[in-house]
Amino acid sequence: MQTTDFLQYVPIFSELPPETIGKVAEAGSRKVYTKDSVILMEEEVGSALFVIVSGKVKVARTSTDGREVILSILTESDFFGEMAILDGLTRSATVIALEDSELFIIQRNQFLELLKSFPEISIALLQELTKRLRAADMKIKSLSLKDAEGKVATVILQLADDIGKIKQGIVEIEKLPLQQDLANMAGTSRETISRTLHSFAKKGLVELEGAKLRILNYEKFKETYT
Amino acid sequence: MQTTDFLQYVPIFSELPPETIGKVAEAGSRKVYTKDSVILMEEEVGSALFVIVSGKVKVARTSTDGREVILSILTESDFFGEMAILDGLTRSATVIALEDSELFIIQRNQFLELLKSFPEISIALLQELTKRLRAADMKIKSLSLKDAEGKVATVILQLADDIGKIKQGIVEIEKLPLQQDLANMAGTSRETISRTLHSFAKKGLVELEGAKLRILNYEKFKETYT
DNA sequence: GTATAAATGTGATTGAAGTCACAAAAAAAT
DNA sequence: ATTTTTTTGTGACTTCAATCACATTTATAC
Repeated sequence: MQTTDFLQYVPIFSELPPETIGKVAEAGSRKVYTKDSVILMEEEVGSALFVIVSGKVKVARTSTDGREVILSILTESDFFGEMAILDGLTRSATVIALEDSELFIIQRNQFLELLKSFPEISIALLQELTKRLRAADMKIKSLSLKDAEGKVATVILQLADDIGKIKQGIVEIEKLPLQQDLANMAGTSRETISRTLHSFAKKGLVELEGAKLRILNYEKFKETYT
Repeated sequence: MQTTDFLQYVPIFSELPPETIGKVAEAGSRKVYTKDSVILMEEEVGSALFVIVSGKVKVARTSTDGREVILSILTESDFFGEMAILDGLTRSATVIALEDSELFIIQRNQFLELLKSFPEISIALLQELTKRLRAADMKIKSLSLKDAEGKVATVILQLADDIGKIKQGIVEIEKLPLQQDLANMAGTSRETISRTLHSFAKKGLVELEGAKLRILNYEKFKETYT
C-alpha cells in the first residue's frame, strides 16, 4: 500500500473523516521489521502506538527461565503500544515480528494530541480495549477451569475469530501457528497440542491438512468447548 | 455518605469540576444490595454502570458444572458494567455482593451522554481499562507459566496491591478471602491454598493470624514470585 | 536433488496437584 | 453456653498432562 489508505481500516481511526485521517498519517511514520526481529521489549521506556500495515506479530510475556506466553497474535490493521501511552508505565510485554512486517508508528505525544483533538478516537479505543478485556477474561476462565483439551479448543476458537475464513459453512484457519506457539498460547506443552489436535480430528471435529485447520462444525465445536 | 461526595473518589470522575460531578450524581440513582445477592447475571441484557459507594463485590465467571473463576474483587469507589455499555454485547460475568453494598447506578444512555459531554471521562476510563488489561495479562501469564505456589503468590500480591495496608514496612491484608474464594481466584483447589499458605508461613515469608495475612518482606516475596 | 535443519508424532515415565475423606477448629445460630 | 454450620488442615490416592526420548515428516538451504 503506497498511500495512507490502510488507516481507514484501523478500528480506532475508521470513523474519522478523510481529512482527519490525513492528519493522522502525517503524525506518524512507517518502518519495516524483518521476521523474528524484536519490535518492543518488556521493561522498555518511551512509548508509541504501532499500527500494523502488513505482516504479523506476536505479543508475548516471557518468564525468567525463558518460557513464554503468547498474549495475542496481531495482523494487518491491528495496533499495539497503547497501554504504555495511556498509563505511562513501562511496557509489560515483548512484541516480535512473525513475518516481515511494516508498521506505522505514532509517537506518544502526537497520539495524545490526536486523542484530545478527536474524541471519536477515544470512544473507538474504549471499544477496542473492551474487546481485548473480554478476550482476556475468557482466557483467564479457560486457563483456570479447563483441562488441556479445553484450553486448546479455546485457542483454536480464538484463532478462528481472529483469522478464520468461512468457506461454505466450514471455518478454516489457513495458516495455523507452529505447535510450539499454540502451546504458548494455550498454556500447555507442544506435545499436548499435537495429541489434542489429532484427537479432535479423530472425533471428526476438525480436519488437518498441512498448516490448514478446518473446523467442520463450528457451532458444535464452540458449544462443546465453551 | 449522604451526599454525592463519593463520586470524587471514583477515578473516572475525580478530575471533573464540582458542578459536573453534580451532573453525574443526578444522572444516576442508588440502590442497596444485601450480602450474597446477585447484582448482575451473565448473559443478561440491558446495561448500566455501577459504582460501589460502600461494600464489596466479586466479579466472576461460572462454568456449566458450577465451578467459578473470580476475575476480581471490587470495593468502594471501584466500578463495573462499563464493558456491556461500551460494546453493547451481553455481560460476560456475574457480579455478586460479598457484603451488604450500596451501589450508584447510571443507565447506559445517561452514561454515554456523559462520555460525549465530558471527554475527560473517556481518558480516565481508558486509563482504568488499561490498568485492568495489565492485570489480566499478568494473570494470564501466571496461570500459564506458574506452578500452584506461584499462582497463589500472584493472587496474594494482587490482593496486597488492592486492599493491603502498609504497617511499618509489613504489608497486611486484614481480611483475607475464604480459601475457596482464593482458590477460585488462583485457579487452583481449596486444599492447595491451605497447604501453600502454610508453606509460605513455614518459609517465613508470611504470617497468618486468623483472617489476617502479613507479608513480612514484601519486596522479597514479590521478587521470589514474579 | 540432496543435505541439513526445523517441526511434528508418539510411546514411556514421572510428578505435581486435584480429589477424596475426614478430623479439628472457628464462626454463627439458637 | 450448646449446638449446628462453616471453614480449615492434612493424609492417602489418583490422574492428567509435563517431560523425556527418539522416530518420522516436512521445510529450507545448498
